[in-house]
Amino acid sequence: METVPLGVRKGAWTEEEDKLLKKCIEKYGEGKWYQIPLRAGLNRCRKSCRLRWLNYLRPNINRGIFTADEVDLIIRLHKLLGNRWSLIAGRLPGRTSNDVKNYWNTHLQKKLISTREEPIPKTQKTIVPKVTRPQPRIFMKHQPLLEGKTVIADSIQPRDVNLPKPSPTPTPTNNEILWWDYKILGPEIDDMGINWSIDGSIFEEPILGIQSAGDRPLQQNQRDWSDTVIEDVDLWNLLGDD
DNA sequence: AAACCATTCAACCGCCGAACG
DNA sequence: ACGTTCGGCGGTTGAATGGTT
Repeated sequence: METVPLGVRKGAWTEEEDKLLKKCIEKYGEGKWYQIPLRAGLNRCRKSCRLRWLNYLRPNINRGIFTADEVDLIIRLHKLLGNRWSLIAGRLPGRTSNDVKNYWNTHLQKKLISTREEPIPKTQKTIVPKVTRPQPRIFMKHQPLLEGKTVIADSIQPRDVNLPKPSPTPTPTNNEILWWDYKILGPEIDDMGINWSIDGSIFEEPILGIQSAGDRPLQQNQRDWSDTVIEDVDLWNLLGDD
């Protein structure tokens, strides 16, 4: 069983703790969270360290107010994905899942309930999704993201997505996210400040299925998202209702 | 000025799946 | 097959802050 060391600090982080954590992660990198408290000399549990880093200390976090475009995107993605905050946040550059969740709970939930019978106000620039349903297709083997993965085409079964039950679905990498963003939202995601040339490789065509065959562990920041693919594919039906 | 109420959001909690021995 | 550890997730809490009376 997982145990939390006795006497670990809880509550708000001090500036000193932030410095130690930041320094440690800059030195050793993200990951190996169980080693971070020791390495950083922090009397905190690994989860607390991870959360502090991801939600507050990580560079490029956007702590500004949510723009109309972001709000619009959150609403649409929530309709699509349910309370899968990490997936939604993954499509909002600089936003954390905690931020998105908090924003939803404090701002949007009430708003949507109160306007349940009314359409979303059109005062904001509304992004109309151009829905392109994925066609059966396999990945090109040479894609860096697929190295070491076995591509299978016939093992994908439709799943019920009517219940957006939270599940620890692997989240896609930047390129994977961008690919789906492109397919879901079309070119307007450029308005969100997304840089399409992070490393220059964008998938050209949809996927039917990928399986992480366990040939090789996924690299840091490289996740198996075959589950996401399956669910997203099913979600096209929901999108079609718009 | 003080008391009360509402809102926000950082942080904790408990659970899950993957990996590993 | 089973138990343990780890990373990750969504739900929830509670302190801090702001607004109202």
